[in-house]
Amino acid sequence: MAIATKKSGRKAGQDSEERIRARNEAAILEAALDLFSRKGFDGARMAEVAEQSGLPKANVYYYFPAKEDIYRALIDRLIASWDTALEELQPERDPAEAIAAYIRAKLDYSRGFAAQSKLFANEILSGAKFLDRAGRRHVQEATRAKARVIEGWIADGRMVPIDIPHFFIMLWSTTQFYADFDVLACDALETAKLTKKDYDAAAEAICALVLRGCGLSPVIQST
Amino acid sequence: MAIATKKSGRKAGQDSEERIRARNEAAILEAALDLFSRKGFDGARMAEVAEQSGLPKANVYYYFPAKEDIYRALIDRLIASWDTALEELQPERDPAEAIAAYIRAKLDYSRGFAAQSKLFANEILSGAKFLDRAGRRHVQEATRAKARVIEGWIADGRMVPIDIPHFFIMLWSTTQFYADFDVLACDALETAKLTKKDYDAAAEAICALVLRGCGLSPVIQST
DNA sequence: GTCTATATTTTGATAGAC
DNA sequence: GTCTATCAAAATATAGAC
Repeated sequence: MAIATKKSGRKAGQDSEERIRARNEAAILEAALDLFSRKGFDGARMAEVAEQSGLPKANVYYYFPAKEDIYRALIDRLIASWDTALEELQPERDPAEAIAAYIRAKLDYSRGFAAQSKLFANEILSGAKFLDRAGRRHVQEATRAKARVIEGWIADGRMVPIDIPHFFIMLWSTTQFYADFDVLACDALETAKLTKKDYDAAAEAICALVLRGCGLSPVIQST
Repeated sequence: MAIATKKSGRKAGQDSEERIRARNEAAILEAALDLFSRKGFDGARMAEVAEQSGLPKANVYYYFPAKEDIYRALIDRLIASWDTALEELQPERDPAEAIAAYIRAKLDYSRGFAAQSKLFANEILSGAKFLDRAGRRHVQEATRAKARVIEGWIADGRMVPIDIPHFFIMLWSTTQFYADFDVLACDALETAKLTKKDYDAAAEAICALVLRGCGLSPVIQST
């Protein structure tokens, strides 16, 4: 049976089969992201994914042949957004301003995409068995490129010499902490739930310490 | 049947029932720590725990009535060691020296007790459902007490004013990162496995940045 | 593409002999 | 205290009608 050229026979306004597919896949991925990020791969149940995406379980399997396929699809998406914040580190920018912008961008990601962040943390913590070589190399290359930017700033005497890989680790760990270990952050900040104010305070505190630590004076917050 | 006073009738050298119990429980907890830390609560299988501890599965259930009991026993142990490093922060010490010692103690813990660290990370990431109020309050109180030490240093003009809760978060996240997200750390440092040298470099880099960030000059490494 | 009913496998937990 | 055989409850995945 010819299934390839079916779409063109549809009227506008009516849901084409591709639109249905897109919508259902999106609903499944959204539900799965929430569940996997909160309960991990093994803890999340396919029945829950189905319920939360508003589809019968069999339909979920119609779109994704196995639980693992949903998880993989989510992991693949993560890689794309992981290094977005790195774009802030442009060689022609003022180092203090660029690093501060990077820290704020990472914290914005933590706050706005906490589920993605947790999913990523879970995957890494479990040994990164699904994050393939390609994805990890991508992260590695992106980081290496930006390490050269910082090297340049140091060579130009615009900031104190630092250990760049460990510097990146400090920034990653600190900014991700608020999303991944929000429970601990809440305890430390003596609050029930992290608010925008808490994230702003975090940005200020991290920028202050890091910039001073790099021999750069703190800049005024831009937003 | 009187089971209470059975132990005293044994000869020395022979395994008493209590020694057997102690040995088996230890074997189970050791295996469980390894498995739970790598695979999480749901990912670890009781059959694996049994195999890895060298006991038949039924014996594991003889000592621990349920999977959850093993997990709880491990979590309870964690709390005890969590705040050990905080002891380095004594008010009469030199702030730079004390903070550097704290960072090194935390990194030593990361390196020497990576499984415990990962188990803790996994538990927090999953919403801290087993870590009870008592445990969390314990951590909170210990941290609060040490926050006052730092407050004192700031009041005495011995270090620049900083946001103390966020400062603790920075130290926790950075030092734990090497144990919890070792896969990422390896990628960043372009190595296959973290060595003592890597941890020493981490200590140096973190101390340099943090101490300078606090307005304290770096101290010479003590070990 | 949708959905009910069901198959299959896994796995936490137990019975009961030694 | 030890251990084999087994249960019962999930949970992943599929069959097959619509």
